[in-house]
Amino acid sequence: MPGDRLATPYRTHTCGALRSSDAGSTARLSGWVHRRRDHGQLIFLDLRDRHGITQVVVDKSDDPDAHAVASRVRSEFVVTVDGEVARRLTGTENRRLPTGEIELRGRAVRILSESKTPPFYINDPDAQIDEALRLRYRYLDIRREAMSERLFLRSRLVQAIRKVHHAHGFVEVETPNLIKSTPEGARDFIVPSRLQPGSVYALPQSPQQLKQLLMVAGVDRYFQIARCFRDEDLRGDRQPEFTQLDLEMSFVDEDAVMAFVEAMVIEVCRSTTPDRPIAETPFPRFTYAEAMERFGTDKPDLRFGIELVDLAPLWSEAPSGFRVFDDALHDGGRVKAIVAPGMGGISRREIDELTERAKRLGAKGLVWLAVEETGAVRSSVSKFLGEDGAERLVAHAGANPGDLVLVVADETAVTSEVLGGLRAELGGRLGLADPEVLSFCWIHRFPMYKWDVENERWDATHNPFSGVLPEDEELLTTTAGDLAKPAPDDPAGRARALQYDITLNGWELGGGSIRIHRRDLLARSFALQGQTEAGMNEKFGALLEAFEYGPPPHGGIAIGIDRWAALLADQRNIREVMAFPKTQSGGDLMLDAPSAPDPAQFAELGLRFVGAPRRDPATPPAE
RNA sequence: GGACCCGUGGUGUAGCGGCCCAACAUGCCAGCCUGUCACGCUGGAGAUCGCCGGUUCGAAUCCGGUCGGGUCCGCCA
Repeated sequence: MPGDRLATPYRTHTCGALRSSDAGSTARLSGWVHRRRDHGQLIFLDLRDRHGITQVVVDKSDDPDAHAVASRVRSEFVVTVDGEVARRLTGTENRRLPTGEIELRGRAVRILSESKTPPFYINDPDAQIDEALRLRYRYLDIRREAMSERLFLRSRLVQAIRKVHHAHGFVEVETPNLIKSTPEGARDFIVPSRLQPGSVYALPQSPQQLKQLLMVAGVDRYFQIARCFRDEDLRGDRQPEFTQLDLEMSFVDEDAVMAFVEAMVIEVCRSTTPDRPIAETPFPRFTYAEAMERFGTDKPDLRFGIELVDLAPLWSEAPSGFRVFDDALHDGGRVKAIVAPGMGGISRREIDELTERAKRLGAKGLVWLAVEETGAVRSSVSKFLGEDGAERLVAHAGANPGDLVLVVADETAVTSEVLGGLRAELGGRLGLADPEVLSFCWIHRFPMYKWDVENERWDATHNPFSGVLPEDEELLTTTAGDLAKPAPDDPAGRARALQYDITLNGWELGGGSIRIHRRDLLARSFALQGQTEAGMNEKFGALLEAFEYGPPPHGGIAIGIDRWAALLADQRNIREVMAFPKTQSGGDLMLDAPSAPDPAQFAELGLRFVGAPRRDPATPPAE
């Protein structure tokens, strides 16, 4: 591009550009002083910018003035150095630097800006720094190579996403951030309107309705890198504002969306992190029911085996003799097991830890059977099952000598969730998952609804506009025959949605669905969820009205960019791939947000706090 | 809303009732040093142990509260 000049009055090259082939030429570099090594008559400066590090050497006998300036320079000063690119003396090359064969012999050093001593080390890649400190001085944190590399990776990710979508006929459309509150489950952030006092905008939890309106508008294929806002409690993988790859396609069925997304995801991963192998293509697909049955979760990490084994067949003829098992089966629950390879030598303390973990996941207890190297079974329940019973159980579970079998007996859902949680825990603890591999899978055919015990009604498990499997359409009804009288055993509870989630290494990466575009089905689905006609119009008026003007069949997906980037960067925390994330209490430690409002702003909006006033603004950030 | 963990010179840690007006490493400052690249050597400065209160003859250390950070549960179509 003609206007893109790297060479400016400040530099002829970046700090990562010079090589031995440049030896003999002159160059001007600008950057931060990464490190200074003062040898008296001779001073070395490692000059750093985001492209790399180049060693500058300033020799007093070459230029006393330059040497005097170099003596004054400190870490993180910004300097410009003019000099001659010289091949380093034989034996003093630095193989760890791409620029390590040369150095810049400094003839003129100018200080562009000085720096206080930074609050933590910029130049130590292994430094363990308190995260609160990193967040308060994020601009320094991002100077660190590990952090900036993650941001560059994220930039490449987003660039690859855009490239693939544009190549496949998608139109990138921006949707507004000041919209109407749309009840999608999470709490809204609201923004008071000055022009219409007493009214508020809501920040979008996702562009869901807007992208469906774009389908009605005939855009056909839409995508957006969209900022989304949800006012819920934070987690390592959840921030109040986050970024989604949001896309929607017209005239598609489930397979068409999944096929495109899968191809797109593979291409984007290969281009962003070419060295990371993708486990299995096409991505394995599981129905929700199968995933819960085999892995105890709807986001299984498939980088390792360990599946849930149903133990019920062992006792089809006669009861097990252990009350906990027999009662669970008698009450319609399940008794299932997982095998932890090589954990047969587990200690009492570790068993207690696992039991504690199981209880936190909802189990009443945890049964364990350790298989000794000799094949003998050591267990807490041998006395109930008998030696023979215990050995049959262990054999049925597929355990080998040296393994540990963990058994949970409870209601179906609890059994799955507990063993699913333990499976994930063991995978991490035993290091079963290859950290390099990217292992995707699809989960689809989720239940349309889950029973809302509190409100005695059916609740959409995902998007309220998600479609239903054609063969399950007739299930969208109640036993009473009246949609206004839902009950927990209604046929609707068995209806499966045209809903699909994509999972990467045990994280839910994204989810989407084929939408309901038929008014009659939509009305039935909403009625089951306890929505009146008037209520529907209040909440979804624009979309419902649009659906009266020829909506095309359509569907799409939303994929979490923060999570995707975190997984590609091998991070367990999305804050590590966000430039300026918030703390668990929703604060920005650098900007000191949120903060007390300006009274004048409040007056203009006709607002005042009626609860306890916020404390005075916190102590100012950096001195 | 709940459970748990953490808070000690700039940074990371040690100390966990008196031996501590607090130790170590690194950083910082000064001096010396012409081939280093985590340069080296010598010397120096730097902390009322997050904050408030209590127990005790005595608290960095024990207790309560509070603030800040984190992990998890609830919550998050």
